[in-house]
Amino acid sequence: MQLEKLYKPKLVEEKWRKIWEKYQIYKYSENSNKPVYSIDTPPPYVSATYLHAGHAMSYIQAEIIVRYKRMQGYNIFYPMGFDDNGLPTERHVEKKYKVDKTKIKREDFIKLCLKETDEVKKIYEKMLKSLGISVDWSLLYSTIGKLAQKIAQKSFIDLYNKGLIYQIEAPNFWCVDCQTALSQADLEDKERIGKMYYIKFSKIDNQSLIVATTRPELIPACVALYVNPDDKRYKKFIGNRVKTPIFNQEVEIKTSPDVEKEKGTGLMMVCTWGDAEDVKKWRKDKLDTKVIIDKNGIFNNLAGKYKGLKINQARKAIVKDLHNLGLIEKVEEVRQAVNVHERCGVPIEFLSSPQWFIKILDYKKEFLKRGRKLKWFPKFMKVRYEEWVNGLSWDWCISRDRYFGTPFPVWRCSKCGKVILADEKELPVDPREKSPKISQCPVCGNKEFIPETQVMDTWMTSSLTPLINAKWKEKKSLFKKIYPMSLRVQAFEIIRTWLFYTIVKSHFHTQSLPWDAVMISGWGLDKNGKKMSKSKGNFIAADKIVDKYSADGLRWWATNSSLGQSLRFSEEDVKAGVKLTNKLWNVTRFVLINIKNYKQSKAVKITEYTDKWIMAELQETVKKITNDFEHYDYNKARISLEKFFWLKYCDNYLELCKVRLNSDNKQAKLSAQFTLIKSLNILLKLFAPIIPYVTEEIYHILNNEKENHSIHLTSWPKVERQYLNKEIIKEGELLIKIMHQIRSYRLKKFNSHKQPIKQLAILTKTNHLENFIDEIQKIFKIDKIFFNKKIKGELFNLENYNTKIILD
RNA sequence: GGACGAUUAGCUCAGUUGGUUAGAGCGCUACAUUCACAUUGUAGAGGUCAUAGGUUCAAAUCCUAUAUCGUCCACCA
Repeated sequence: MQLEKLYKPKLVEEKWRKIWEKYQIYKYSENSNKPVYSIDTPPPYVSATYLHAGHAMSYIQAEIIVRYKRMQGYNIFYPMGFDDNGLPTERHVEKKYKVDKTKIKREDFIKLCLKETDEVKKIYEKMLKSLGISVDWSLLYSTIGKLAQKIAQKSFIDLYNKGLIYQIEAPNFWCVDCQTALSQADLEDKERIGKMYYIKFSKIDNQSLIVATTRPELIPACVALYVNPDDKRYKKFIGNRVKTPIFNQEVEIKTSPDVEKEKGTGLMMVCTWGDAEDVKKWRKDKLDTKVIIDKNGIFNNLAGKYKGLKINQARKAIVKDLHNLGLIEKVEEVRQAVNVHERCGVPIEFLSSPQWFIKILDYKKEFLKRGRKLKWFPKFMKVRYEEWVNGLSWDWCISRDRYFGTPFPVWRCSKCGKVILADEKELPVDPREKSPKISQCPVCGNKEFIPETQVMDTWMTSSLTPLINAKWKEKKSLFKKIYPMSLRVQAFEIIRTWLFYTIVKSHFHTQSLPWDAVMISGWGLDKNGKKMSKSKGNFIAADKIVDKYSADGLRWWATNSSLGQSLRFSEEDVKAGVKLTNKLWNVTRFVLINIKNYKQSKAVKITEYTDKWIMAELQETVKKITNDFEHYDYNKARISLEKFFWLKYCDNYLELCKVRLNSDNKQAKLSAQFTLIKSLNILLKLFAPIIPYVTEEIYHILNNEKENHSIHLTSWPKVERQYLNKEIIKEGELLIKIMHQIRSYRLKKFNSHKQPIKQLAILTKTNHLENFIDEIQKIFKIDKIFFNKKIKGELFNLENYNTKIILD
């Protein structure tokens, strides 16, 4: 077969994408006896709509391991999902179609969400496929899909029955922009320059006290002032009553050791509820409740003349009035970190509303224990998990006041408030559209029920991906085979959410870990080391890179750093990957040209020393790379492979080989041909997990394989002990060193690559070097070679090898 | 303020339990095109391993500080 000089990745990759799909080579086989290896992959948010090189890096790093496992003989269960559920999707649709969820019919809004997610899914699937991600697309799930909803509702019912879920009306994190309650994990810090206002409060006896606050708009919600009990300045005022400015409401001066004397004036204003600290004091000291902000972030009746204003407007208005009254002593600029909602960036408020919670605070110890049992790759990522668990201070709020999510399978009796759960058989259920199966309340006999209208937090569903994949309580045979899953793959920023919540769920539902091991990737960054983002314009679209270069090239780049480390995008490194594929291509051309009349037969054996050498090196490489992949270390594997391929195989072995391929010595030639075919086949397999397209193409050409036989379904090379030989490897190293020295000498002395060498003397104790001499002599056109005999010429000391050579 | 990671050649990154002269790719310089490959080959230049101390016969590697970058958490009056 004739190959063109240039490898054409575009055509080849497109071709194999189609063939792989046609024969479904990545399909999980239900009836196989092979051990199962199952992977829990991140379901992308459809709101993202694009895959950038950073995402691609994360997917690829894990996928390489999956390909390796497949070749190791595992029955791979590799599903893909989409997180098309909940708040992120709603916000995305609201923005894209400029709709207001309060002004559009609920059904119409949901339809819009579904339409959008369907479109985005197609884009995603295409992008992931083009990267060569070997997912079994028949295992696709979606978090808004029926199965996921059903399992999420089952999860709720199971937890409720176990007493792990409660509903309570209490102050919670609230986003006034998204108009929903949030959980601790939804928050993010944002630094900003704020203003600290020093405001005069007056005591009953008209003496004034200065209170420092960054939120003067909360004065109408002020319910107490606090000082540190040891603060000498204020000791005498403890228990006194003070009037708030403008509103003239009386509040008491109370004490708390949490108040820092140095902050502000040492006098702290406590409101309903400015921050978590306020909530804490409100609970502990049973303070009054003066809620002035409603769900939209608009001031209500209690705010008096500021009623109807938004938070920012109210702040301006109050500050202006305070100024006019001469009640502001001074204003300072301060850097402050504000808790904002990570999806919209709007500062969170505390608002009281009935919300559902899962008890997690009582189980921190158990979660830590589970964390310690999990195999972490890389290890240091475990610390991030433990930090998060230790720092938890709120139970998990799982209800959201939104539309597009899994409904709670819950009604309440309109009279006595008894909670009525849906029957497991009728799941998934939307209580707004159906009545409960029972016709009257088991407690009071009332016949009217109120459906729960909130929906679940999106993590409530995505925390169940292992159970959704395993069809928990739906398909026992499957569950038994794939659960707990073998591997979770994700990036580090969602340890506190996805990883943590998944452990929570599995702990409660199945009393086990959800997976055996977790692989955590770093971030792919732009060339300046910044996180890629579309809005900042440093967004490198993965499909564009695949289009410009190749998927194999991009995959090669993704192996450039070790697991868990961040990696800057470098177009040059993608090019290096393309270069590698081309080199592999040309090696194949070389092999094909030189095996033209070769016929495979059992009689052919490796008899020549150079062939034995490269086989020994190759076997060592197989050993090393197998070990690296077993430790999820694609980066080390790639480095070993690259070194062997370029430095030993191409630069030296193939050159040495040429001499015999052109010679009349039949056996010497046969040995080389046999070695070439064998070694190239092994090499292809070693490269296959990293660069699946080019290896597939070459494997087929080289072996004349049928279309439906994929290299990715062949077995991983085993170490063949008969070829292992440490001594010969050592001699090979020396050989390379000698050849290098000759080339260097020749170029320096004659400024030419072609100048023949008159004489070479090798002074060494190494025994078998003369086995290589024939080839060296021909390559360098050396007249005479001497062993352990001094000649006239230039001497070079090869120190590490206890060898000297003399060149003339 | 606490935690984790990073800091190695012009750039992107490796560097196993401390062990000769610290590596690769890209880029750069010189030479080479009848050769499987110019998406090439050969040779070469290029590093005080962030800084300062310490442990050791021996430190990029271990310890203690410091600096810078990234991330997470805490603080939020």
